[in-house]
Amino acid sequence: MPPPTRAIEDYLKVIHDLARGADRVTTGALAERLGVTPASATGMAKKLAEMRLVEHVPYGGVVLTEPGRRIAVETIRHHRLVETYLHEALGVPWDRLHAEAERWEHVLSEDVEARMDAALGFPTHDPHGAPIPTPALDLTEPVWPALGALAAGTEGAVAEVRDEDADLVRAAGACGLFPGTRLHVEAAAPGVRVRLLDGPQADAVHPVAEALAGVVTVRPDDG
Amino acid sequence: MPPPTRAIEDYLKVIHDLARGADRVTTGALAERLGVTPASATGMAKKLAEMRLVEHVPYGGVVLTEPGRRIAVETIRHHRLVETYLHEALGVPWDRLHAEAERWEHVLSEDVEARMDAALGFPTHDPHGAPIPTPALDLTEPVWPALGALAAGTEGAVAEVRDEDADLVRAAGACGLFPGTRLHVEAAAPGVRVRLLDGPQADAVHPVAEALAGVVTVRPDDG
DNA sequence: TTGCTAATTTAGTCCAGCCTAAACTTGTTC
DNA sequence: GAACAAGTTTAGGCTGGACTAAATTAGCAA
Repeated sequence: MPPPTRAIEDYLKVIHDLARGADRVTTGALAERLGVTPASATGMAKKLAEMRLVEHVPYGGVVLTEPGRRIAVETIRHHRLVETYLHEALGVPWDRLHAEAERWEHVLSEDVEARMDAALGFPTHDPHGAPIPTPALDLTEPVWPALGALAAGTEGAVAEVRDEDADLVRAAGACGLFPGTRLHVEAAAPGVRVRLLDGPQADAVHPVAEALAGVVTVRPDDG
Repeated sequence: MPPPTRAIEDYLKVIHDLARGADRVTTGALAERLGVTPASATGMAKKLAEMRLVEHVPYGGVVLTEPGRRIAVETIRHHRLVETYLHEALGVPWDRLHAEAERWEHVLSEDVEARMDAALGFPTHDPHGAPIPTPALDLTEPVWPALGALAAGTEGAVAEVRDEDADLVRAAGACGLFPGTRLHVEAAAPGVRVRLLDGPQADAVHPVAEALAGVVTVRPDDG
């Protein structure tokens, strides 16, 4: 097996990510997420299938095999460790982490990965609240509801702020919505409003734009 | 102008490096250093010339233009800063720095570059003794004689240990030959022997293999 | 069932970078 | 000055990964 290329790592990572919830990942979704034409995604899907990294049923989407999953999770581990490192050790601001990590994830050796991990004290979550896979490539990503899907009156804590869109990440920060921030849903979608229950903006009430409410997930209090 | 590719950055960096001393860099030397066939190097030389990053006279070698020099020096700055950072902040051993930095140099943003620089206290030299270009891309690389070219009886301090060959870097470390180490040349080439004048191995006498004596440069004492 | 639309795949190109093999300098030696 | 070896360049091809345009298929409505 030749070492996976950058493009292959990117495809596998995105397939893993889009598979959260859904079990079939369409080539169209892949193409959109990667900023590539559907034809290109189909071409890569065929190649990945030949390499036994995915199973591809024509017109039926794509599923990771175990070898494919391992490469995907390894790449995700790199991405999230690098984000954490850049944030903690170098103070790179929240909204730029993703773009940096997108490039770094492909050049991280096992050795440096381990050193960053140790320097950070073996963190379990990245600065956006996403779980960091273990060195053995175990990864369970709980599926929490998006803020936009919660009923008025719900209380809970921010679980994750999805990091792909830098503008939304910055907006979340401006509203005080960080992983762990406790909040109360004052008004449900459309026209979400939340009251923060802790953090420097405790008791502030913020309207939350629809796009933002879609990338913030919340772990509701037991009830 | 499209952003320079990895290959272009590598070629320009190596051209800059091989130009130390010589003024013309042959495509053959380029090819050898990059592990590529002469035909490939010629092809890239033509492309770089079209982009006005080098001047190329057929059968006469290649010279950097000012835009080409800036890209080369920027890449060298990345390389040497990353080496320094990996060594100081993450404890990556001396002989692995080069290989890591070869990949990292191409993904470092200006922002992270500046943060690393500040975190290190704006170092002027990397762990191998090579000068780090300034943010304004000033770089003067003094040309010191190789250890193998010194007469018996010479005293001086190690200026630089060239980092391309990991085995030689490790060998230099085993002999206590680090940048700044003061030494006395007991016997000249062939069959170099040096006595260390400071460091943990002070007064030790080491034979120095010819290959090693070629990658260690020395700043002789004034006299 | 028959059509229609939207999604997907095929077919054919292109570009970057590398390769091998063959042709061409250049500089040196007789 | 002619011939040769070493170094360099051209010619032509291959692979990875993208693209456009033209088929194809799935899923749904009439």
